[in-house]
Amino acid sequence: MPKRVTAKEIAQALGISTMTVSRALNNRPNVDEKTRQKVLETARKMGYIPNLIAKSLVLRKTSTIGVVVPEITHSFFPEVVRGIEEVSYQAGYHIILAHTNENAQREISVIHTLISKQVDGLLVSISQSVENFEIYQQVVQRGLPLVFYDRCVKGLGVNCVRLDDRESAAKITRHLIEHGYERIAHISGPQNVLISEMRLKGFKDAVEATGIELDERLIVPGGFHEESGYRAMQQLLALPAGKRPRAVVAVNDPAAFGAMKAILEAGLRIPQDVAIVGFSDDIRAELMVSPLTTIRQNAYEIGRRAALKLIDLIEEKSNSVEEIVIHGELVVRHSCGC
Amino acid sequence: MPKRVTAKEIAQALGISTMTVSRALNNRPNVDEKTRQKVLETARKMGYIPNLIAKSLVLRKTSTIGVVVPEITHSFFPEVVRGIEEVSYQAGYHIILAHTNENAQREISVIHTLISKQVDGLLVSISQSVENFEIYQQVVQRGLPLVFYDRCVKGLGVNCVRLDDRESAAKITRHLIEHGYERIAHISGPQNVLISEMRLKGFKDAVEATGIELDERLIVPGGFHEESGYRAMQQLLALPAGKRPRAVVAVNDPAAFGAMKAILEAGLRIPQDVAIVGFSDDIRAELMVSPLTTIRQNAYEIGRRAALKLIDLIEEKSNSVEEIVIHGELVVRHSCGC
DNA sequence: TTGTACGCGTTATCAA
DNA sequence: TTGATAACGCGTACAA
Repeated sequence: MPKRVTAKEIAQALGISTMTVSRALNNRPNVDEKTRQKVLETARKMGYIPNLIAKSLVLRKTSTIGVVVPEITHSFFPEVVRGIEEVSYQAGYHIILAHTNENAQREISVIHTLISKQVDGLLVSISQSVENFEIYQQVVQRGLPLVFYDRCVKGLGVNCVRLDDRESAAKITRHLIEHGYERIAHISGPQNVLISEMRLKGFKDAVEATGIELDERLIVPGGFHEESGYRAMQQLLALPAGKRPRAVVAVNDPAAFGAMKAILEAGLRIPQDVAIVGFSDDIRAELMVSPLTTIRQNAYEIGRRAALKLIDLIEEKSNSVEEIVIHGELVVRHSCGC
Repeated sequence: MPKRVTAKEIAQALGISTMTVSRALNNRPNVDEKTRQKVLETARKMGYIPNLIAKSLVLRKTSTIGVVVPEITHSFFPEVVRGIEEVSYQAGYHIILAHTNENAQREISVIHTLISKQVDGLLVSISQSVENFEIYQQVVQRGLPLVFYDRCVKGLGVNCVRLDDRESAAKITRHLIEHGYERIAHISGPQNVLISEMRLKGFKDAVEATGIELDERLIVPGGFHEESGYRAMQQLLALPAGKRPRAVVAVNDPAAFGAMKAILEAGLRIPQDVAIVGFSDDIRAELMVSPLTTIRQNAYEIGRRAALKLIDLIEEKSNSVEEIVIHGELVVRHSCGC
């Protein structure tokens, strides 16, 4: 049980009132300069560290932001957190990090805890399994500032910072089209996940814009992982010779890795026989035998923008509801043959 | 400014005292079951969420752990944080994450803040640039529980959970020796960083144990990154034919990647001409043309153990000063030719 | 079983 | 410029 030095003790040591000590410590104007110096010096000597808990209680402000992260193992969210941290630190806010492990129940639990801890605002990326958004309605009703990042919930009138999945998918697909590829396939992600849906839509946008009829057989349900990409590609390669795709847009990089494996195992070359592109610029993308063309997502920027918006809400510099979109960057490497 | 429902308001609504409400809410025995039910129900109806700030102030306990992380971009620390999170959550503690960005001054600043926020304990991995440990002496003097993880400070009598760099380096070197390699080189890391030093020592331990004279020319200063590994390997390959190494122990995986590039560019084969091993099991290690043999470090376990120890200290279930060592695991792949 | 008084450490407010 | 008092929301200690 650590012993703490309080402002009161400093006051007693100097024979002055607690308020004067408080004022001196907080650089308030209405304190005699000599008194201030004495206070600061003895505070230092006594090893005084202010109790922000007590301060928060009276000010009704903790200068703390609750950050809810569904998953922390891969590189995306840590990078987002770095962006959040950077902005928050500059603005004098601290972060309480809560990890939900993609668990809907735990998500509710941690949000309750964060509210209990009186955070000034909430930055949330929802778990994949969440289907009940009541908790967020409650948060909104309470007037607690809230910004979703990356994984947003529509229709709640809540701020949101996200990637332009649809536009980026269209962009990378167009890139293939512009380089002359005609039969282009898409290995899609889980059907019920928003980003899969958006990337699929973007793919369709680009293909349909060419006026060419979309061949539904070239859209294969895959998943976010290597195995599913591998299987999906096998399925595509099993099509009759003339119907096979000349290029493939994978829903993300791991799926593309799996697909590449299937292509190579079939004795085909990348990109000479089948060109392929991914999505998300996985750290391994550059190291593949045929370095992968992909979309780079600026996770750091998502964190930065989300934190900036939240702090604006907290400090009432803004009360508009925005949807901030961070654009993906096309990274052209060898695998697309462009 | 969110409006909050307080225990007092519940009391007024029911015409009872705040204490009865408090008792009911905290499942204390001495409250009538009917009263308890009424309280719980109206609390729910009114959307009551307890104010942990006020609770912390009176209990002098926040159930919060401060976690100081020097760097959050790469996979190691997020994985540690996951381990910390898991244990803390189970034990009813929350985490405040503070990122120092390898900056000594910021490290002092965030520790002050965490103390101000009255965390019950501190989990710290020091920044590379830190040379003054006064702040940690202060923490110890205050009686605030502290555990270092991964990057420890010796001589302060502080608990520490770390990897067995020296032993692991010796282990992987011995593995090469046992498979018949004789001229084994080491690409070392920055001279002033503890883990570089430990790995170099481990390398020497293993080589010297064979009774063979250590050839100092086979120890080349490199660094933690690809470029430095590349340059160091070029230097090794420039040795007169008979003096060239037959196998190489790199200080970490990225350095090994650079070295591999240099080996292949020289027209040599891995492992037939030069065998190579790394350290840390980078996510890319498995994907190399010649998959890299390396040491896998269990970052999650470091986090888990550090949090367990800290919580024991906080709850006074332990007051011993320990040095907990997490052993690295040898991952044998193709690059060592074993 | 329930209620009252007080304190946790700090700041706002108003008076001196 | 300084100080006394009250308050933030809750729990402990004791009384009823």
